[in-house]
Amino acid sequence: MSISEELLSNYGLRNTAFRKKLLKLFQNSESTLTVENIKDKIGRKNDKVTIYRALSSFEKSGIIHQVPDKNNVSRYALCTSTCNPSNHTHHHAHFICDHCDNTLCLEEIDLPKIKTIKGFKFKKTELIIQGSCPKCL
Amino acid sequence: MSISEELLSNYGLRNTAFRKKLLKLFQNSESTLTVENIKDKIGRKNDKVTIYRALSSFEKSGIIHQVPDKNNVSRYALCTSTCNPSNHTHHHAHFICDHCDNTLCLEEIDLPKIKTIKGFKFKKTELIIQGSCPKCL
DNA sequence: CCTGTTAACGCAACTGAGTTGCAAATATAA
DNA sequence: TTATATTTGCAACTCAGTTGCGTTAACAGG
Repeated sequence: MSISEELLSNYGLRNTAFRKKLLKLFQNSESTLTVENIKDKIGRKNDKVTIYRALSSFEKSGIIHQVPDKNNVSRYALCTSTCNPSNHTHHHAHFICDHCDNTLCLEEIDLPKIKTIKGFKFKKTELIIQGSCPKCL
Repeated sequence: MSISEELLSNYGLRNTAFRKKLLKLFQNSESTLTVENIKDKIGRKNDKVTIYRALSSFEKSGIIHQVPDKNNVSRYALCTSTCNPSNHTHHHAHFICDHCDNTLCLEEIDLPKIKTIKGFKFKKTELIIQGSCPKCL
């Protein structure tokens, strides 16, 4: 049983050819993936609905996380820490390149500790940094 | 000349009835506004294209800024500091309520200073906090 | 190894945010 | 008052993402 197969069955997901391929794609990607990226790399044989549903079930399980993006398009990346359906928080920042839209997780940069404001309850923090990536600099 | 009229002409924008109304709406709003919010409050007489174009020209001028949102819908809020077309940065965090989607600027929370990572150039930072707002707590 | 159950897939049709092109209206400067 | 450039409104479009539904296939229990 491969790592991706094990990961899938650990989360109660079925080992279909498509989902194994999708998971491997994430494992081999350095930056985040959009649905378009996935279509390009996996081939156009699979319907977009299948991709969307696989992504949302991966996300619910805690295998991948949604990464913020400036263009109203969703991006996804593998969770590095051990996430699960009930605990799905990430303690790293995300970087978006202004030029090539390349978007990646910056594990090196921790999220700041925020003091709660009276009347609010803070649950999750997201730190997004925009600028130029090494390729575009 | 009212404050909103002055603001518009300062930025080289025309004092049309619609734009004055839109600007006043922002000035009287505590939280951020989506295009839907604007339609609701201004009435459905104006075309959505007009709203989108006004928003984007306000944003370019530095009158309002785009506020991140989780649902792939744009939100806008008045700039508090003196922004202009060439300098449009904000040093506050943004808060999104998980329950009612209410989204607001948290002037009390400054953005953290981030050390640049080798190979990157950082230009802009966005800090988004999710949780429960006073109304939903 | 079979078989029933349930997850996953694929297609078509839809929704909703935002955009583009163009002609008509109107604010402003000369 | 008029010329010009901005703004408006309409129609038609694009593109991401969703929903419904019938079919296929994974896998657990016998």
